[in-house]
Amino acid sequence: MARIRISDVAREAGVSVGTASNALNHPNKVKQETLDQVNAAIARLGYVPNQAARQLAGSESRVFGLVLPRLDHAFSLQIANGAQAESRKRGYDLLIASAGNDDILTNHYMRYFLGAHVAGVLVQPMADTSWDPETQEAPVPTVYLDVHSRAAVNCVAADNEAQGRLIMEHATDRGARRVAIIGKPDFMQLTLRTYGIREAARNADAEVEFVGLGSWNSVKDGFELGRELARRSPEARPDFVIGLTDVLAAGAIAGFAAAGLSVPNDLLVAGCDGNPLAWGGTVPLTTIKSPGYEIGQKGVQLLLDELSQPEAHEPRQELVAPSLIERMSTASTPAERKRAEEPELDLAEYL
Amino acid sequence: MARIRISDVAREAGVSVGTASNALNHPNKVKQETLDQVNAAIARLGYVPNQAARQLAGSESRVFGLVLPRLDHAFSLQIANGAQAESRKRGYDLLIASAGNDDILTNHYMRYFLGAHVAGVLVQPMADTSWDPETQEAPVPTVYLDVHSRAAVNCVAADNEAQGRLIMEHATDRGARRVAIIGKPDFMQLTLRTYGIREAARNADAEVEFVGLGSWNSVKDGFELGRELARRSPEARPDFVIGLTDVLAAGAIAGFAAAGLSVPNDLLVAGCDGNPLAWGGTVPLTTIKSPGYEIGQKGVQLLLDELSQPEAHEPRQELVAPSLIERMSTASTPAERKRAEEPELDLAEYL
DNA sequence: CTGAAAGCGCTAACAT
DNA sequence: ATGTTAGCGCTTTCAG
Repeated sequence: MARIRISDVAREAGVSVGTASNALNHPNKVKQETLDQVNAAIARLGYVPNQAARQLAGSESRVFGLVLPRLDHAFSLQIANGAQAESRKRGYDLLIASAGNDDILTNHYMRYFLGAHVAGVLVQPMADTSWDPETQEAPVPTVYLDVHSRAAVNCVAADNEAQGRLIMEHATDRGARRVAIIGKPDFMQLTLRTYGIREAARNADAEVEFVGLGSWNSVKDGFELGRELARRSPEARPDFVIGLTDVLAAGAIAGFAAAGLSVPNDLLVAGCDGNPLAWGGTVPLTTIKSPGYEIGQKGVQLLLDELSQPEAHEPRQELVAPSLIERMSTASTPAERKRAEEPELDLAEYL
Repeated sequence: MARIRISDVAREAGVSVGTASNALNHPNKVKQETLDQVNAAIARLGYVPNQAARQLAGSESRVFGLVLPRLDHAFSLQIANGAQAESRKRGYDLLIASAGNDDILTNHYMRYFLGAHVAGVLVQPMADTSWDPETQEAPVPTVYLDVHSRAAVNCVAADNEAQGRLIMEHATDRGARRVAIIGKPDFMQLTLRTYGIREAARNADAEVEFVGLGSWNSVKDGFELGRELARRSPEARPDFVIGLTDVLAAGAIAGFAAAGLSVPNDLLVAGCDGNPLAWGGTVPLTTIKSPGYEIGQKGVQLLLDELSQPEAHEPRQELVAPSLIERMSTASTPAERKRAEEPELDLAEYL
């Protein structure tokens, strides 16, 4: 447990601390021979630099911090993977904190990162909160992810309106006559999706109906909503159901099944947020691939931009476009069903 | 971007730095009135303590570091969630690093954490590497996760042998006569699973066969193996297939489907590592729930134990027991199939 | 190319 | 209960 300091390394290598430090941080400023000696000493002693001291002494840090609301939603994982890949590519490390779906913890970790002098911070604030970006100017570059804010902060978000639009257009393509949207748009992302759906609906001649504005958006809620819709007479029943989240859609499919209705034979169902973790049911779900990976990447890029041109530009608000994933739950003809049965070999792509 | 220091806070509050520091770290040692003044000053100035300085000055850190090989395997996420929950419960923060499936990066992040003076480090080393725990004594408590090591280090792992045993027993329960194990046991965890399978097979009167020791364990490999098995005559074909990973099993189901064989009607298939991300196929997969969450929890507990009784005890090797999850892919009778169709409302539990 | 010395911001003794 | 001060380990001037 005894700590080895750079002075130990210096002594072992027969040089001064200054030189040892240079060997570590500016190898080109040190004679090759000296460098070798220092490295040998480091290896022999098992020296690990004290990051706190190093940073306190003023070297700028090469670490980004990422605060995620939870680790059990695929979207957040995609963000993490994108941010990690991009950070590494640019020579930065990434440290991730999971806030356990807690507003206070989100803030806590953000402040921790700020205090830890990371080079920049990425935050995906919680979805169901009215997030108030700190009015205080943050001491390091900060980018908010998956946030639609008019405030003067950097943010990168999925184009939720496009998600809604795409899925509604898909419904139209599939010949939907009566579309039901299930879920409660109780936060910005979901509201935007409904806007997109409404917009696309104007260009279609299908009836659109919003149902089940329950209090939560859980699998169970989807299940209940599905069962409820299944009780209607065939004429009153929708022929296409869109879940505002994949979780709801997956629940609805189970609810229909419990009531004796089969997807996609009796009606079609789609989600719209590309959450592979919702695919636990028997029917692979058509959904919108939300561009989490790209959001993570772009977030890091914004950080890097700010780093390279401090104070040089205005806060930026970026939107990233989603794309449709057609799967079995909306296969409306035998041919489509056949195609949908082909194995999907790139599951991991969606994560 | 201007940095506010504790001395600024002290001046603003009309006290000395020492008092300001106490207000922050030992509030009980400060008069309530002074405390309020200091807090007001902090809020007014937007002060964020410099973690590096704080730590360098000797306060022990309340942060654990967790190094994961990747973020796209459910097992790792379970570990992260378990570790996060347990850490918070004990008043610690958790920082997570993802090593992008790279040995060197794993090491890099470990060293970073050690250098950053976290209170303890948890590592899940990469699966397909012969991990050599540092011979150097780590400067902080360290626990290896999902590792079966005889070395003198702390580790917590899933009981992979039990995973194999359970799934083989399940095969027997389902009346399997010819069992095929697919996948290449090219690292410890998988080897242990085959041991468990073999052991359980001795008490059964089923034939057991290992096939397709391909070079990878991808969905695609599973698919190919499934198609290959499907080509056999009905008598030579296994009636129960166990994938050494869920990913392989999911691939195999798709392969059977492509060859015209339906699971569970024509044969049964199971995985054995409880990876919900592999459940993207049309048939919910019977598998073993691997106790990732508990492993994360227990890892943190070991860390805390070491922290509370430094040097007091021997390294510990803990095994955590798994459990069976029966789903549609091994439902062998109509009644079972009916039951398996009931919706699973607690997907999140597996993550 | 190398060595000596001045802090970085904070905490914890210690002194008051 | 509050103020004063000596470092924590490192990087980085600045001389040699």
